[in-house]
Amino acid sequence: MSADSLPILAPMVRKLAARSPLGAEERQALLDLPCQLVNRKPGAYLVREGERFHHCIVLRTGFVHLGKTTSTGRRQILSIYLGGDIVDLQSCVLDNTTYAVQALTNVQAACIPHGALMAAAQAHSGIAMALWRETVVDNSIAREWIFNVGRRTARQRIAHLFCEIALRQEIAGLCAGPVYEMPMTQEQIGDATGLTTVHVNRTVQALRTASLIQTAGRWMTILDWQGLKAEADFRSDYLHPVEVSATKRASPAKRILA
Amino acid sequence: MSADSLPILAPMVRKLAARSPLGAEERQALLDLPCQLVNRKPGAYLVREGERFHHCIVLRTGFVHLGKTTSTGRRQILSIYLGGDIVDLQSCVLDNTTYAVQALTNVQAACIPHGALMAAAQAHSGIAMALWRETVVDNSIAREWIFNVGRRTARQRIAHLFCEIALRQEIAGLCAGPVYEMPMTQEQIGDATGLTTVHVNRTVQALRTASLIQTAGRWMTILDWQGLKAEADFRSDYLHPVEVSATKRASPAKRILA
DNA sequence: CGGGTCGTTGACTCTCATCAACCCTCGTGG
DNA sequence: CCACGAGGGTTGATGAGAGTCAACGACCCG
Repeated sequence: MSADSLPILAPMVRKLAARSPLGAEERQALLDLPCQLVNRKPGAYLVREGERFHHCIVLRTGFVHLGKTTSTGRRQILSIYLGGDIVDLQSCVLDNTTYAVQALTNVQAACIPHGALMAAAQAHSGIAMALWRETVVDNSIAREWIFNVGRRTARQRIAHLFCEIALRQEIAGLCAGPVYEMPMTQEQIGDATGLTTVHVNRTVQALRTASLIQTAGRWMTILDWQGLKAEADFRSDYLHPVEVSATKRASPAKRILA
Repeated sequence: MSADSLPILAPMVRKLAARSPLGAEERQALLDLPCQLVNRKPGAYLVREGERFHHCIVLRTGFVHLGKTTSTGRRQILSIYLGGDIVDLQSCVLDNTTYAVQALTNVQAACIPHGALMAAAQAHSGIAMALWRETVVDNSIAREWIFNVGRRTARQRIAHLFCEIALRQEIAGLCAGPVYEMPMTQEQIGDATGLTTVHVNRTVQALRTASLIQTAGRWMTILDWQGLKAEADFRSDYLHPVEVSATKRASPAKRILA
């Protein structure tokens, strides 16, 4: 299989390079980072809240989320990551973890020791800048989530989440057609949007009857992208989108969402 | 006045150095950064949404917030900053601004050209790490805010905001006694917590009658820190708190909140 | 003295939470 | 092959928390 012949960290390097200029030497340094593959099943923890974990997690396949729980047991999902993303970048520079990382789907991830990554960042300023830049994009997404749960209706929040997940998959070159993987249960959608399962259910039904989306198991079709975007007040600029697949595909990427 | 004899950027350097190891040379490089002082009145913009701004903003005195507005005009405050904080660090590494920076109070700030700051970061890996680390702390705070608006009641949200503002002032060494500056109007508190002015008003009253806080104009006294913390489910670890004033004060800092 | 900003209050509405079932599908084991 | 249980989705009834609208009061400043 061609995927196996590629270096493990190639997708990560491609993603970083899409946003940041990296010299050949810097790319190689990243590809040469030591790492260890791990597999997780849905629901399994990669990092627990408060745990000290001395590795960065680079996702190869699947989806994970980052979440936190109140003392009374209410859960909030703070962000989600998909293939190629660096999940736990913050742990490199701060030692105490204030949230948990959990698999949403079956997941394969590479764990890079902090020391190795930090050494690479110290040796190559281009790498340091690239990692910093990823952190800033993460930040931008987190802020949009504040906005989402703070000032939008249930319908808008859910529509917005769907837009984000679809567009991020498309940008990362992870989906072929107009069908997107929706890796979350309705309960998890509620945890991400600050709503209850019941209300998520009714709202998703409303989006379906409005012919905006169509769902089949974990797969979702966006029937009316412009309509969904309009409902959600979705503006993609906060994702600071850059086509990752451009370096991979011979032909220009066929984007469906715009 | 002794404040004027200090280099303009000294508070920023002290704040960075509290969390990150910085050599003497690196500190000096930061202090030597070119900058330009600006003053703003409450409500004035420092950066507008979508504007390209080629300077980082380092706050000297006063409070600012970072905010965003829906197409229908609903505002959400995404984070607030106080004296010594670097406000617009993200703009160094990403060119398009997705939110506005506005003064909450009278503000004095120093603007550092991106180029100069980036050059310092490239030349000194310690500076690059320190800036990255600040971005990560920012990120951690943003995630706590998602949690706050997503999963807490009005009373908890507001109590949590009060805890954060008080503790951040105390950590930065900005307040002398048990009285804290509360730089936001009730409308702005609503914008930060995803609530309406009216509801904020009633909730603040409830906190007052519960003898948790006391307010007088822009000044707030926390009467029962443990009680307020408990109400808010406030855990300070997300701020990654480090005493800034320790390097400044001869005697150990007198912390009131813990 | 007027005008603006900010805080306060009351009455009413509506979104969303809560509680409690029930259904369907799928994987597992007897 | 069927029984069983678990997870996820669906439904209905009810209620609470927060929004909306509208007005008024307190205070500051020119």
